[in-house]
Parts: sequence; structure tokens; C-alpha cells
Amino acid sequence: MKYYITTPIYYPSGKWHIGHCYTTIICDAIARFHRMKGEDVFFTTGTDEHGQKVEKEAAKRGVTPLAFITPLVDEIKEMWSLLDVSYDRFIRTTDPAHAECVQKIYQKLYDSGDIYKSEYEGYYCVPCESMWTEAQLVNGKCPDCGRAVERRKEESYFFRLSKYAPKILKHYGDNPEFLQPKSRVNEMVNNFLKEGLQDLSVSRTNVKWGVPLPFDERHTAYVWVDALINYLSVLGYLSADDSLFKKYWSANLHLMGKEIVRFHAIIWPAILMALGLPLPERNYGHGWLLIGGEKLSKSKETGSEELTDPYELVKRYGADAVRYFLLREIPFGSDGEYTNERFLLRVNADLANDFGNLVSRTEAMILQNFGCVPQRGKEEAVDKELIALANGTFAKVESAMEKLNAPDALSAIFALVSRANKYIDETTPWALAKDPAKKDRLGAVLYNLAEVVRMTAILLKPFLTKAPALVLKSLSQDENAGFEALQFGGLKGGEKVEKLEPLFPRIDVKKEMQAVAEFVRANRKKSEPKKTEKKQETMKKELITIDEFDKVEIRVGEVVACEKVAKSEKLLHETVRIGGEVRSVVSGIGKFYTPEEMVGKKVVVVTNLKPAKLCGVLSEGMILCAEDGEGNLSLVSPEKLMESGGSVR
RNA sequence: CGCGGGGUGGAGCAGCCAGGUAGCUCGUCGGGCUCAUAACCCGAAGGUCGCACGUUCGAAUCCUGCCCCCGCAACCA
Repeated sequence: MKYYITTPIYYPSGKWHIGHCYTTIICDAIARFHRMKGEDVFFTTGTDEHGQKVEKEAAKRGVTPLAFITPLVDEIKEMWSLLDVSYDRFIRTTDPAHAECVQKIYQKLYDSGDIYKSEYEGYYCVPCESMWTEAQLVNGKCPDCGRAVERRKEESYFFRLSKYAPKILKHYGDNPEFLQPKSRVNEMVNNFLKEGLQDLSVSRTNVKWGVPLPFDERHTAYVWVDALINYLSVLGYLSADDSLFKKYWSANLHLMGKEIVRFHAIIWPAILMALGLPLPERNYGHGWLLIGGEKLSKSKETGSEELTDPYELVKRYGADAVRYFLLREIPFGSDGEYTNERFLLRVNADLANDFGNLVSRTEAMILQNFGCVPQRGKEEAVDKELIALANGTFAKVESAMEKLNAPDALSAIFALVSRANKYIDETTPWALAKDPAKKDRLGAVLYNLAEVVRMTAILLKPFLTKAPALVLKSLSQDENAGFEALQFGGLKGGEKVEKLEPLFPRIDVKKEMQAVAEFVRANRKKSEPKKTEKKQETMKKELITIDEFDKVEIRVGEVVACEKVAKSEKLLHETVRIGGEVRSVVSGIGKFYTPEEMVGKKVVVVTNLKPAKLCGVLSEGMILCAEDGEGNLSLVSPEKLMESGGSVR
């Protein structure tokens, strides 16, 4: 049986946090699970490297897009290797074979009439060089700069998405597995499919860094279509050698974060339908890791002291701990809170105290009393209960994993670990050891424990990549064993047992949390001065003339009213009197000043900055602040009492 | 009335679809044990299941209304 499983391909931003690892680690555990069942698994991941963002960043640095992006791709590959991600193929959208596949697919759809040329009508802001839809405009003006926009038509190629809406709806109905969890189906149906779909613009003329369309080189492929096609191109679809495609398509599982479900559940099936290909069996949109209720990327900006850097986490606690936390702690399908404390408590309680300690005490007693695995003995009622649980655990793990529910699978395994720890208390092997007449019973008890340890190690192999192999090796067992080795009784007795170092050293949570908080703070300080250095460098580079400086109009103003901008974190909305004029100004200083203390302050304002809307509030100027290396802000004000309206130069 | 998801002991979650003793993990407190990584085992305290109304012999679960949080969506000038 074959099993084709994919992660989305990632945009290599370089700012990695464990949220990024979440999808990939779950996929990896699922892939390993199926491999251990003896299935023919193909597991892919990769990077999404085209688009305007990359183009602009590269230009800023004066390098080619590919030269800019490649080190970042190497970084993500290193991260996957640190976390033992067992992908079979890594695809980059800049691989020539991928680009070729994209072109062939566009050509195919163009030939069949599913892609056609038309015009895209929108509102164009000339200074911003941006096209906006009617819904994006703010009071009919450009949402970026607040200036007037003009209605404009732009040539674009469209994909007949509209045609497929009814078919997709029907597919959802006929295949309840297709999109999970169920709540996502409601979201897609109610928000998009029910009202019918609009044809999708699938080409861009303003983005050069992309795959050029074969039938019109002035256009590049829309990045989302480009990216989705990776699931086919990685299998060699439409290439000279499409054996992988023949063998593995369609996908058994596309796993992704909930934010991109729309693309996978609507656009992707429509494209596949247009190509006449079978649809993926299952799409699953999982939840996010949150810090204080916010997405990780956001909370990073707002300065939380949680350690989220995967490299550092692996360095401190090991790949197994990071994998375990992600797989065990986050309720699958919904969002989950991340804190260092929860991470440490979870790892301590389960891996160190329960599992690691079980292995340690079992092997210690075997070595003290027998030196090798004892013979299987006569079974009493307690033994039978333990053995039955051990033999029944795989079925529970399998049924959880069929639902992709790693937390449930792991909790079934740890129920066995727990039962074994309790079994030790019930059978009191240390007491048996004191009575030579009970040597046989002692042997039987320790054999049962050794078996449970062996089986637990095998059960844990899809989830953890280091500890299970060590445990199996220490019992002289094949570390590559699959699930077929799970029947109780696998140990024959007499196997050499090797003393292990503690698998998961216990962490002093309080101390560690302090250390982590210090580390995060120190790291932030380290990275911030760099930013200011860079700023200074660019200042040096770009000398300006006095005339240019003269273009900036700066005046003294007085804050007459101030309030927090609703729904924003740092934005304050000030009403500033500048001479006879009163202006509305929004500034990002909410972390450092309260609205109350702002009122009455003399401030220095750039008054000829083009107006903009921030969080929907009009800002007609910029209040000047000094910023230190740590991002602390201080208002700049005239050193002697000055009338509002006075100019600054 | 935009659309979804959520509100359950101190923390994080399960239970809800198919009403009937409110469960799990962590934390707290007490006890046991000493093989083991001060780990393990047992017990206890702690909940008006967001609020209100209704259906029912009986509601965390079903109905209706409301409140709060989050995402889809403009944020650090």
C-alpha cells in the first residue's frame, strides 16, 4: 500500500519559530507511523520561493533573488535535519523541473480553455504602484497612503474557478474525509462556495520573479498556483519520468495550518479537476500555537519572553523533547497555548519522570539481580492485566493516528507507561530480591517490565527519533523494528542489557525558566543594536542635500487630546494643535506613554508627511521620537518653552 | 443581524453530535514506598460547566436570546 503525504511548502523568511515546525513534525510522525506499518510512504516538503517579497528583498541587498533565497533554504533544511524530519523529497519552486511542470500545466489549461485572457479591473494608486479591489479601499482612497485612486484595467489570465464551485460542493458532500476538521467545511461552504466563486486571476505582470507563462512571457504565474503545483511536480508529473506520479498520486494527506485551507480546499481541487486528475483523499487544517492568545509571529514582535527558536530549543532539550511537546500538548485541530513552562513541565512529567525513569529502574533491577534479561515466568493476575494492556495499546494508537490525532496516540502509549510504573509498586521487586526463594517470581516480574519497555520503545518510534533506538539497543534489540515486533513475548530471555545514561535528564523548571528568560532578553539586545547599525550604515550611504532636508516640514505642536486606538496594541491617536491648525495624528508609542500623560505635551511633528490610515484612523503627521538600541521610545520636545506652531529646522 | 471557532475546579483540555453519578494532565495538600532521574504509587481538597429563559422526570449536553474572547481583514510612519 502506498501513502503520499505532504507539508505545505514554506516561504523561507529566516524568522523561524516552533509554530513552523508543527505541521512538519506531525507529518513526519504520520509518515514514520505508516512506514512502520510496512506501507510504501512518500513524504515531501519544500520551499515556496517566488514572488514580489523575495524580489524586493533581493533588490534591496543588490543580489539576485536566487542568491538571496538559497541560504535561507539551506537554513530550513538544517532545521528539518535537526528535528529528524524524514522527508523523501525536498522541492523548491525554483527547481527547473518544477518551473517546467508549472508551464506545462498552464499550457494544458490554456489549451483546454480553463485559462483565458481577460482584464482585471481595480483601483490603482499611482505613487504606491498598487492595485486595490473596491473592498480594500478606505473611504474610496488608497489604503496605503490615503490618496485618490484611479479606476484601471490590467491584462491578466484567469482560471475558470467559477465553473468548479458546484463540483467542489458536491465533492465535499460525497467525501466527508476530504476536508477536516469538519468546522473548516462549514467555513469554506458558507464563506465562499455557497455564493459561487469568481474566476481567479492566475497571472501577474508586475512580478518578474516567477514562472513565465509559456503562451505569454510578459506574465508570471500567480504564486499560489505555482506553489500548489509542487504536490504534482515533485512526483515528476508531465515530465519524461513520471513513474513516481503514477505510483503515488493522489495525495493521501495534505496537512496544513488553518490559514491556508482555502487554497487547498477550493483552488487546488478545481485545478486538479481541470487537469482531470483524482483529488487528494484528505486535507487537514490544524490549529496554531499561541502565546497569550496571539499567533507566535505576532507575539514575537510584541516582545514576549517565551523561547520559540527551534534551534535553541533543540540545543537545550533535544529533538525528542521538542517533537514530543508539539505532538502531545497541542490539541489537534484547534489552537494551543505555548509557554516555556508548559513545555518544560510536559517534558519532565512524561519523558523524564514516567518513561525515562521506568526504563532506568527496570534496567537497574535487571542488572542488579540477573545481569541479562531473565526468562519469562508464570503469570499471575497483575501480570495478565499489564500484558493485555501492552498488547492492546497498538490498536488504540492506530485508531488515533487514523484520525491524525497524535496527542491521543501518545496518551495511549503513556497510559501503558503509567501502568508499568504502578505494576512495579504492586509487585515490589525490591522486596522479592531480598528473598532467594522468590527469585523466579522476581525474574518473571522483571521480564514483564523489560517487555513493556521494549514495546513502548517501538510504539514511540514514529514520535521520538532518539530515545527509542537507545532503549532497543540497550536491550540488544533491533532498533529498526517495525510494528510487527509488538506482540508481547518478543524477548527470549538471556539478552544482554546495557546500562543507559538517563534518557531525559530531569529539568529544574524554575531555574530553567529563569535561564531561558535571560537568554531571550540577551538575545534581543544582541539583535537590536544590529538593526541600528544597519540604519546608521544606510544613513551614511544616503547623504542628502540641505535642499532635500528642506523639503521636510517640522513644527512644534501641542497634544490637546489623546486616546488609544481600539484593537491596536501600540497605537495612540492624538489630536495635535499646531499653531492655528488642529490635526489628527496616530503614533506607535502606546507601550511607552499613556493617553493621559500625552495630553498637554509639546511635541515635534513632521507636518508635510503624506497622510495615511493606521487601523482605520487618519494620521496627518508624525510625532518625532528618539529610539534606543532596545526599542525604547522617548518623545522629542523643544528644550525651552516654545509656542505651538513654531517651526523646527 | 457578515462568517466561523471558543468560554468546563488555580492552569491547559476532554465530555456536547446520539440528555441521566462532571473526566484527564499539570499544580496544591496529606499518606505510602525506596528499585529508580528527590523520580514512582495511593488519597484529598478545589467546579453556580459564560449569563438568562425554555423543553424534559432529568440539561455541560437540546431550543431561544444575550455577554465576552479569537480568526477570516487595513497596525508600530
